[in-house]
Amino acid sequence: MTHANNVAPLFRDIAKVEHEHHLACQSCALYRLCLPLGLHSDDLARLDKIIKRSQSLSRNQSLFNYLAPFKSIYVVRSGAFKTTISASNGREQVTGFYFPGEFIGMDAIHSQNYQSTAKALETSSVCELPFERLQEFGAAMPQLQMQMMSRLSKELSSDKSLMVLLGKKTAEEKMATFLVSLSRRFQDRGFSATEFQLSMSRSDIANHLGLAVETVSRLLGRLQDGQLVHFEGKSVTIEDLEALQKLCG
Amino acid sequence: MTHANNVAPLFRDIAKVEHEHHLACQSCALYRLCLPLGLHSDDLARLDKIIKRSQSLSRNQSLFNYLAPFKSIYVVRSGAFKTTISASNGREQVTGFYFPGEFIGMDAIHSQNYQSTAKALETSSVCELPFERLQEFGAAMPQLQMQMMSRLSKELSSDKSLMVLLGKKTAEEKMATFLVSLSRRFQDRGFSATEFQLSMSRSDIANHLGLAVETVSRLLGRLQDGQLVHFEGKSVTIEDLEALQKLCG
DNA sequence: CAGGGTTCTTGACCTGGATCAATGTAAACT
DNA sequence: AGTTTACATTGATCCAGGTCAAGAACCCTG
Repeated sequence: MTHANNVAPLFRDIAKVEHEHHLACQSCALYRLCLPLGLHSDDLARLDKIIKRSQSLSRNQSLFNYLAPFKSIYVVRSGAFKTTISASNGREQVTGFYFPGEFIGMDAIHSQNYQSTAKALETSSVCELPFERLQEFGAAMPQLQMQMMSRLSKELSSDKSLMVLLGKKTAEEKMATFLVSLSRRFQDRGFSATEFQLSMSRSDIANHLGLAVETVSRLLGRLQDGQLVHFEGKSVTIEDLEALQKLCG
Repeated sequence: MTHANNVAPLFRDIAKVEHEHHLACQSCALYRLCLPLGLHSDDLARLDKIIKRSQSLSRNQSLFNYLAPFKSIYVVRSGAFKTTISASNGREQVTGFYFPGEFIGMDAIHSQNYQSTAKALETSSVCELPFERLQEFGAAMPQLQMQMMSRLSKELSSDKSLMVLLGKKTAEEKMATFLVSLSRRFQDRGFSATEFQLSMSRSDIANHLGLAVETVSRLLGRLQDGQLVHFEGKSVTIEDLEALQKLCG
């Protein structure tokens, strides 16, 4: 930005931009799910200014790579992402799928390097929150800090649930749990709980659940035969959500 | 505590108590690993005052139970803990083991209810950090907030590693990873990296790693036959840490 | 230190889901 | 249109690790 130039018309332009900017978070469809929730409007305006908005990524493009230096936390704005960690032999674990309003990269705060690789599953966009700037606000906006911790805590608790899934559940329970969790998350975002698109491949699902692709394919077939769900390529219709919930274990 | 009584000798007693209190965190053997690290000494004194210290628990006693209302985060002072979550059919997953300097209960910040049950594995003590009081300090001590986030982030990243373990590793790799991780954590705490006690039962280990007790027993036997480690009941001697690390995958 | 419980080890057997293999489908590029 | 390459389904076979069973070693507590 160039030096301010004190002629009246320019001032008004700046004011207008500021105002539109101020609205960006408030008018966002994800506001209800997002970080700024509960901030005072002047705090929100300050936060708004440091957010780098609407960076767009196409399918398979990386948002960041494993061990890259940590600079920002990202919030999914549209589309979907997966994060992966690799063990040896090129084995990879899909550690999570991320949908609009969800945060990516928080596990890098401690080590200051991203601990996973994040890839877009389809054309997607994110809001970037430069972490240093966020910290500068810390003292002035304790609610913001609290929101951040709450987010971290939420991911922690869903990771623990995933441990139960990976460690204790059968293939069928895993599959049912996955579908119910997707349904829940779509509903939270104002979409249908019973009809949605799977943006990830069968092999991503299998990997995430600790199963083989073939097993996922068979399980989906079985659930379809049992009239619990209907698949048509990537699109899913849940026909008996209650029954599916009972299968979760 | 009774009302202050302004005679000189009592004053001196109070001053002395305050001073000792001030030292409690600084003189703690775990200071280097703990939350107050990096705080200014006056901030430290304030933090010191809200910490409820040295609560003692005996073997199998619960620190908190699943779904109990969240009030405090705990730091292990001595001994060891495990946390568990239950699926249906009474199946339980041991989600973590916690040693001195490590934090328990952070996954409850979001939901305001503990998301797991924490039990002492041996006679243990904790420092209790009442979360509301901690929050009150937030604005005044941004470093403290930052430390908290860093802690949360660290647990997040170790949970992701556990996902790789549960989802992708073989029984042998799991076992090796577990032993190496214990070794590392004991070393960080100033203990021997090669000789330590397993405070948890075989069945807790098995459960945590997503294995059957019998498999753990066989694996430990096999590692012992291969001269990598030596077991004598609960005590372990790692004889070839490097080889063990190679087995982690 | 006897005895009743719990935890640990070891062996024999079994199975859920992995792996291998072959074919089907469908999007992406000539 | 046809060709390539990736993804998905289905069947046949296999095996790592689970389950069952039976002792052995280790507690506790009286």
